[in-house]
Amino acid sequence: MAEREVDRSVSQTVKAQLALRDQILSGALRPGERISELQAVETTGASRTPVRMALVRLEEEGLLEAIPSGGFMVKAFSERDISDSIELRGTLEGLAARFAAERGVSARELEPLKECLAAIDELLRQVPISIEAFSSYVTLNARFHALLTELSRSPPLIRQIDRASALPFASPSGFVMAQSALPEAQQILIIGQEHHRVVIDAIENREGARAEAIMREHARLAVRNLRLALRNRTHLDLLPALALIKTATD
Amino acid sequence: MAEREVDRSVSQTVKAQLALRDQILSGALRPGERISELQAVETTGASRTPVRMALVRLEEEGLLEAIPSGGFMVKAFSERDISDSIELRGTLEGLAARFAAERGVSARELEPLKECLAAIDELLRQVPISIEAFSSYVTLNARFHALLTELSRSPPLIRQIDRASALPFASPSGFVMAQSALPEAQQILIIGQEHHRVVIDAIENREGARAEAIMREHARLAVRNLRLALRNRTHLDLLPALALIKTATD
DNA sequence: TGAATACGTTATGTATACAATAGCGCAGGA
DNA sequence: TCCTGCGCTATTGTATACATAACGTATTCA
Repeated sequence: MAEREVDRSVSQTVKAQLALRDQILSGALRPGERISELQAVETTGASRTPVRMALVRLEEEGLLEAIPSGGFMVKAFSERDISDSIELRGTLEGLAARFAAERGVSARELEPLKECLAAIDELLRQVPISIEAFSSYVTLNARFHALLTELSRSPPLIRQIDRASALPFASPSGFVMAQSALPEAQQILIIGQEHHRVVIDAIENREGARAEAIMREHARLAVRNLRLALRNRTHLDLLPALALIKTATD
Repeated sequence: MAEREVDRSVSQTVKAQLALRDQILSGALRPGERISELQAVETTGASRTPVRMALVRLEEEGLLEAIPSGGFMVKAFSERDISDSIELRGTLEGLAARFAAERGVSARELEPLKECLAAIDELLRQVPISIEAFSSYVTLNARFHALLTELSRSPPLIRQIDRASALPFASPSGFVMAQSALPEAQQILIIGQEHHRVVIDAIENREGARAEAIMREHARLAVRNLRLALRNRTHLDLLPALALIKTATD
C-alpha cells in the first residue's frame, strides 16, 4: 500500500517538472528543440494542466524559452553565456560570504561547512582522483556552496543564488567523467578547496571584504576550468550546454 | 471592431498576470493575504486555467508564496529583506557596469544613457523638486538603469537583474509622493545623479573596477534612502512592502 | 463546559473537452 | 516550373467539469 502512495505523495505538477527537467538536462531534449505538450503528457504521465504549469516554471527557471507563436523550446546557451553565469553566481556568492562575515556566524553554524571541507580533503588525497571520488566531490562541493549561501541569513539573496544555480547545479551528467579525465583537474580541485578554506577563515574572522573577494576568485577559477574543458571538448560535443555549466561551476 | 480586438490581442494569461500584479502592488491585496483563485477569476475576467498560470508566474517572480496546503499568498518582506534586495541588485548592476567597461561600448551606445542623464539634470534644477518632476525622475532613473544593464551584453546577467528588479521597479505607488516630501530627498537625488555620471565616465574610459564600485556605492545610497524613508514612515504604514522597495531603489 | 469527532462546505488539484490559430501541404494557374 | 491561394491538420490557449483534500462548524460525549 505504501508503495503506491509514493506516486501520489508528489503532485503531478512537481512530477512533471522533475521529469521534464531531467529530459532537458540529460540531453534527451536538445537545445533549440521545441517541446510538445502532447509528447510531454505521454512521457511524464501527467495531464496537460500540470504539464503546462511545469513548463511555465521551467521557463521562469531559465531552462525553456517561450516561442512567440506559442509553446516552448529548450533554451540554447553560448560559451559566453555559460561563463557569465558562473561569474554571476560567484558574485552573488561573494555577497553571501560578505553578509555572513559581517553579520557574524557562530562556531556551531560553521561546523557543517568544516565537515564538508574535511570530507573533500579526504577525497583529494587520492592521486589521481577516481571517477567515483570525483562524483562524490561534486555532491560535497554543491553542499558546501549551499551551506555557505545559507550563512548569509538573507532570504532574498538565497533565493536569487538558487535561481542563478538552477543551471550550474541541476544536472547529473556524463560530463563529470569527461572532466575528471583531464590531467589538470586535480590541480584545479586543490586550488578550489583552498578557496573554500580561506572563505571559512575570513568568515570566522569577520573579514567581509576578504570573504567576498575569495568567492569571486573562486568563480574565476571555475571559468578557467570551463575554458580548459572546452579545449578538450572531444567528449562533450553530444552533451547539452546545460551539462557544461554544471561541471564548470563545481 | 478594432476596439473589441484590443481585449483579444493580449492572452488571457498575460491579462490575468498584469491584473493580479496590479492588485498586489497597489495594495489591494495585502502582504500575507491568501489569494483565492475564484476571486481572482472574478476580478480578472479570465478563467481558472490562465489565472493559475499567472499565479505560478507571479510566484516565480517572487511576489507570491506557495502555501503548503495549497494555493498562494502575497509574500511579506521585512525591512532587512528589502535592503538586502537593494544591495543585491546593486551588486548585479556593478557586475553589469564592469562587463560594459571591460568589453567596450561605442559612443553611439552611450548616447541614450547621456540623454537620460541630461533629462534628469534638467529635472533636478528645480528646488525644491515638484511631485510631478519626481515622478518623471523615477521613470527616467528606471530607464537609465535598464540601459546600463543592457550595455553588459550579457543575456544571463540582464535576465537576472530583471528578476532582481521585479520588486524594485514594478510598482507605481503613492510612496513617490511621500518620499519627495522629505527634505533630504533632493540631496539624495543629486548624489545619485553624480553616481550616474561617474559610471558613464568609468565605462567610457574602460575602468571596470571603478564602474563596478560606483554602482555598489549607488545601491548603498539607496539603502540609506530607504532607512531615511522608514524613519518618516507616517505616510507609509498603509502601503504594501513592495511599494517601499520600489522607491527606495530609485 | 470543553474538547473531540464527524459531517458538510469550499477551494484547490487534475483531467478533458472545446476553440482558435499557425504552419504546412497540395493544387491550380500563370 | 514557380508562385500563390486555399484548406486541412496539428498544437496550443481557454474553459469547465470532476475529484479530492482541508477547514470550519456543529453536535455529542466525557
